[in-house]
Amino acid sequence: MTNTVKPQTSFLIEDILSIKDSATFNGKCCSQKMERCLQWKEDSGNLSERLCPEETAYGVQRESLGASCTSTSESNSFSSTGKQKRSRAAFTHLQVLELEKKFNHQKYLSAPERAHLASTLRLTETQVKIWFQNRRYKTKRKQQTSEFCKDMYKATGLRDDLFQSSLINSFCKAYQYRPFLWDYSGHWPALW
DNA sequence: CCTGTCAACGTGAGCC
DNA sequence: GGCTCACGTTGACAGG
Repeated sequence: MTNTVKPQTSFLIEDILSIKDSATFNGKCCSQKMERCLQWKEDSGNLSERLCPEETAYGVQRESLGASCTSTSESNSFSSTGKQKRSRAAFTHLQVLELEKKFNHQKYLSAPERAHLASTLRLTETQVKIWFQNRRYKTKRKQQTSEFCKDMYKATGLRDDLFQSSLINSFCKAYQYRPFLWDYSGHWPALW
């Protein structure tokens, strides 16, 4: 592939670039820990080498940059039925941080850039590629959701404080990552 | 146990 | 044909 991959949804890029969500790590289980980690690392003044205390409590023994399992092939095992179990690497906070930083700077990586980032973070190129694919899709879903909720806010005509406590707002928050639940042929689900 | 998150995977399409 | 893309799904995992 060439260095300049033309995205099929180029209209999104400018939209996305305006979103500053570098602090959003999209995991309720680790977002607060992440913030504390980042704060701790900033305070400690050495972002690239040290582990914050929370990281060791996060569940997996890790090196400063290594994911819990750095590639699928390394960590695959077999279930009792003889089927190969799919592994799911848990990237370290630091890896995610660096990926997010790069993503905020550019949404698409060229092959050399991807290779460089992968070696820097001790990930495979495939992992970096998949991470960027997933990240773009996630950003798009979030954007679609927020636009949908904005439209609903306008459509309801509720005062802001009423909307904040409304069922619609709860729905928007609850299904932040699952727009297909309501985007089914453009109609509201049965509960509406 | 149920639910949400997310890396990995599958699919179909476009580009060279 | 090989690569990457968007998009949707799967399965492991953690938290409530």
